[in-house]
Amino acid sequence: MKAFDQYRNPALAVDLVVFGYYENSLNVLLLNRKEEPFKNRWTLPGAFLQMEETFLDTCNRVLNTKLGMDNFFLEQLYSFDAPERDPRGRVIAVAYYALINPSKFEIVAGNMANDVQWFSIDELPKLGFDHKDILDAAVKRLRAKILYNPVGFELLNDEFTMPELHRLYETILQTSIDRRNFRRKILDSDYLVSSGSKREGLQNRPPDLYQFNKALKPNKFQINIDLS
Amino acid sequence: MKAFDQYRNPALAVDLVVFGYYENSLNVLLLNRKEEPFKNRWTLPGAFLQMEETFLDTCNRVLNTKLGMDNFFLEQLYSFDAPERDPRGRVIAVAYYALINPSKFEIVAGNMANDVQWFSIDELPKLGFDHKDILDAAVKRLRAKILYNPVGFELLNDEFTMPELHRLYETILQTSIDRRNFRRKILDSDYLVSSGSKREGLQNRPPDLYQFNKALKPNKFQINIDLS
DNA sequence: GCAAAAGTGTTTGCAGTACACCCATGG
DNA sequence: CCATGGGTGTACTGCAAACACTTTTGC
Repeated sequence: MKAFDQYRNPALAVDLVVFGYYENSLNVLLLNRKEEPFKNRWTLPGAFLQMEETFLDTCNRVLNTKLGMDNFFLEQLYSFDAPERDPRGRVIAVAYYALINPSKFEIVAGNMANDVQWFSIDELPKLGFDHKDILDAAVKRLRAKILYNPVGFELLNDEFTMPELHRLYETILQTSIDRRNFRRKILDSDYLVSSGSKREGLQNRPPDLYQFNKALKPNKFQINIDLS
Repeated sequence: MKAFDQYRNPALAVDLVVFGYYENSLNVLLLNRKEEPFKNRWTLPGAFLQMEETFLDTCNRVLNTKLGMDNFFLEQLYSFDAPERDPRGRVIAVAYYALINPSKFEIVAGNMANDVQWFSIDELPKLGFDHKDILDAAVKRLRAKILYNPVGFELLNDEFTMPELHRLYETILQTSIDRRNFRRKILDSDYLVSSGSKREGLQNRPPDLYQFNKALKPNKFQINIDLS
C-alpha cells in the first residue's frame, strides 16, 4: 500500500485569532507579513501543520515563539476551504481562537519589531487572505459563547471587579446591560469567589475584588441578548 | 517559489455523519468497509478531499454516488487531528453532518449490497477509526442546535403533523416535553404554516398538517432542556 | 458637601410550566 | 359509547427586566 502522504494533498495551515482585552476594547493580534503574498498586509498569525503535530501543537508553536505565551483558553473555531484563499496554491486553514490577558504576556517580535500588534476589532486594517472571514467568525463565536460560558474571565486579571467584568461584557456584546441584573446573574451562577479585598486607588467607592471559582460546579448562567 | 502541494502534507478526509429519522428513531448511516484497515467494520462514509474540491464538493460526491442524495441540510461539525486516528498514516478529518429524510432517498449500494445501512444511534456497532468520537460530537451538536433552530423539519416530510414534530424532539433529546407547551412555542415562532389539510388514515382524530415556513422571519424559539 | 461610581433591594410583568377540558376518529 | 390520541385554554409561578436607594471614596 502506498503511503498516504505521498499523494498530492492540500497544505494545511492553522490560523489563530488571538483576542486580548484592555482599555475597554476587544483587540486581536495581527502580524505584518514581510513576504509575498500580501506583503506588508496584516494577517492572522498561523503556521503550516507539521506531519507529527496536532492542531494544538501548531497553535502552541505559533504562540510560544512569536508571542511567548502559554496556558490560555484555546478552542477550535472552523475550517476554511475556499480554493483561492491562498494565491500560492491549495491551502486549507483550520482556525482556532485564543483568549488571553495581554498584561500577562510580552509580545515577542519576530524577525523585526512592530510586526506583531494589537488592533481593536472596531478599527481593523485590511487583512490578507480570507482572514477577515475567519476573524468575523471568531467574533461571532465569542459573542455567542460568552452569553452562557465563563470565558470572560480568561481576558481579565486573576482578580477583577464586577464593574470590570460588566464593562467587558458590554464591550464584547456591543450593548448595554443593566449592571444590577448582571451582577445578580453572575453571582447566582457561583462562578465567582470574593477575594475579600477591594480595588484601591480609583476615584470613587472601591469595588470588591473577585476571582474565578476554579472548583466550579457547572452552574450555567445565561445572559439574554439577541445577537441576530 | 516551490508549489505548496509538493511539500509533505497530511491527507485530508471529509467524513460524514448522515442523520435520518424514521419510526421514532434517530439513525445514522454507516458503511461496511471492505478493505483494510478496519475491514468488515462499520464506519462513517467519507472520502479524501481532491485538490480542486471544496469540503461541500466532497460531501456531495460521497452522498450522490453512494446514496443518490442531494439537496439536504449540511453543516461543518469539527476537524479531527489525532495523530493515530488512521493507522495508514497521518489523516486529518473534517467532519460534516447532514440531516435527511430517508423516505426521500434510495440508498444506492456501493460495490455490493448491504454495505450501507441505517443504525439507530441507540444500537450502534463498534465503529472503526475515531468515528465514534465524530458521531458523538455530531449528536451533541444536533441536540444543542435543535433547541433554537428549525432543523427538525429537515428530517421530516414536507408536510408533517405537530405530534410528529413533537415525537422527533422527544426522540432526539431523549426526554419528554409537554405537548401543549411545545405546540405553543413552535407556533409562536412562526416557523410553521398550516397546510389546511389533515393527516388521514390514522386511528384517532386526524392531526393538522403543517409545512415549514420558507419565507421565514428569523423568529427564534427556545426549547428549554438542560443538556448537561 | 458634592459628584461619581459601587453595592443592595424591590416591584412588576411576562414567559414557561403545569395542568384540565373538549374534539374527532376507529372499532 | 368507549378508548385513544389531537386540539385548545387557563391558572400559577418563578425569573428577569426595570427601577430607587444607600454607601464609599476624592476633591
